[in-house]
This record gives sequence, structure tokens and C-alpha cells, in this order.
Amino acid sequence: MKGDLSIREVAQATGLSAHTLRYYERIGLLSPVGRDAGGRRRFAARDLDWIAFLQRLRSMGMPIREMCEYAALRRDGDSTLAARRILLQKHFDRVRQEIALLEESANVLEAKIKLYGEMEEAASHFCHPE
Amino acid sequence: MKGDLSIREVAQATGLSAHTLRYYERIGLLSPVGRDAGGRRRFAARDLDWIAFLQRLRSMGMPIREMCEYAALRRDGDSTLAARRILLQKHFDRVRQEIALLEESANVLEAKIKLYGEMEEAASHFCHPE
DNA sequence: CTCCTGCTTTGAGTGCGCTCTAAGTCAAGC
DNA sequence: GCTTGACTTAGAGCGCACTCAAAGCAGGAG
Repeated sequence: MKGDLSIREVAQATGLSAHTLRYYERIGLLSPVGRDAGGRRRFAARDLDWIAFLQRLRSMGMPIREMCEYAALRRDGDSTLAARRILLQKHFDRVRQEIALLEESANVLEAKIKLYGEMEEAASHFCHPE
Repeated sequence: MKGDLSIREVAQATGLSAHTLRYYERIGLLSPVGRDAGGRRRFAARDLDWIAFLQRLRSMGMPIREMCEYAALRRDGDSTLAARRILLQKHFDRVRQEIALLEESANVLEAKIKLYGEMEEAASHFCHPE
């Protein structure tokens, strides 16, 4: 079927390894992927969107466990919309907090780096006055 | 000596566990801590600042390995100022990039959450028209 | 003196998220 | 038919950052 992808193609398209894709299916992040006559996986084109979303969640630090919860809810259909929204919202809040924390720390670090620069300046003047 | 702290006190002050403090010393994040007659650790008050800085670096996702490098440079004195600055700068850049990435993802997620909200709205109108 | 608590050490165990190995299957190319 | 190479599976292994266990000692309370 057109739009059908081998695990290799999906790996290349997503940047995940074939190992990881199998692992994701095993733990339920991906619903069981179709197989060809030889038992090889054939991904649907729209699986790519889902995988991209999974990558987005991972990049935001959502633990695999929670992503599995989300995936399970998704499989249960429209009746889980609210539950899914709540799950995402919870993580969204954590991410916003994490961003704020990182930003504060980054500012402190930046100040420290600047200080180091000044200390190096001073040291070089001390060694080579004028 | 005044300003001398037991491992328990340092744990409480920093939020790290006593286990973790011993671990940090073992791997060289903390230079060897003084002991009392009974072999028990006695932290100096200024160790707290260093530990706080370590926590800052950890919270920014610096790997322990790099923190050890930094700690080793620090022990080698003023001649390593530039090397330390470079190490921090490298991590600072990574953090800024990570923040940008998180922010972008958070925005995408926010949009998705909003969409979920609208879908729930629409569904409830469908079930209870007018 | 005995008991208890809190520390000491070395080294093993844990949870996470992959990552890889081993052994086997299948389809294509020579 | 045989080889090659990409795939399959179940399950083991890895790197990180802790976290805990076991065995033992030091000092204080009773």
C-alpha cells in the first residue's frame, strides 16, 4: 500500500532507531503496527505524526510511563478527551515551571561567567602591568 | 569548631541526602571532607556554597562527569580560571538552547491543549444542544 | 556494661530509557 | 541452492545518578 513504511524508513524519518521503535511498540507507546507477509512491520504514514508528537513529549521531559498512559487513553477514543487534556495540562505546567527555573539558573550562571571573565582580565593586568 | 556541620545538618540544609553527600565526596565533587576523632565528616560552612552551586549546575542538567571536571579544575587553583569559564560557557549555551526548545514545544503543547478544550466544548454541545 | 543512634565503609541494587545480542526467518541476487 | 542482508523475537546489558544494604564502630543514656 502506498504510504506504507518499513521500520528503516520510519527510523530515518523520525531520527529514532529501529530498536527504539520496536521498544515503543512493545511498551504500548505505538499501537500494534501492521505486518507484511514476512512478519515485518509496515507503518502507516499517519504513524509519523503520532511519533513526532511522542518525540515532542519526550523532549519536554515527560516520563515514558505518562506517555504510555496518554497513548492508552488515545486508544480508548473520544470519551477520554478530557482525561488527555488534563494529563497534557499537568505536564505543560511542569514544563513552564522548569523553563522558569532554567532561566533563573541560566542568569545566575551568566553572572558567574562574567565574573570569571573579569577575574581573568584582572589577573592578566597583574601579570603584565600597563 | 564553630561553623562545622555534621552530614545530617548539611543534608537538611541542602536538601541532598546523606547518601548523596557521601557519593559526591567519593566521586570528587566535594574535596575530601574533614573528619572528627570518630571518623565522622565535619563540613565547613563554606562547603554549603559550593554544594549549592553544584545543585545549580545539576538543576541545569549538567552531567555529573562534567561537574567533576569543573570541581577538579577548581581544586587546581587560579590557573584554571579560563578553563572553568569555558566549561561553564559551554553549558550555558546548551541551557539557553534547551530553554528555547522547551519554549517552542510548550507553545505547541499549549495549542494542542486549547484544541482539546474546544473539542470537549463541541462534544458537550452535541450531546446537549441549546 | 548494655543498648541505642548515628555515623563509617565497600559494594551492590534501582529506575529510567534506551541499546544491543543471539538466534532465527524471509526475500532477493548470484 | 546458497549467500547476504534486513528484518523478527525475547531477553540481557548499559550509562546515569543516585540509593540502599551490611557490617562495624564511637559516643551517650540508663
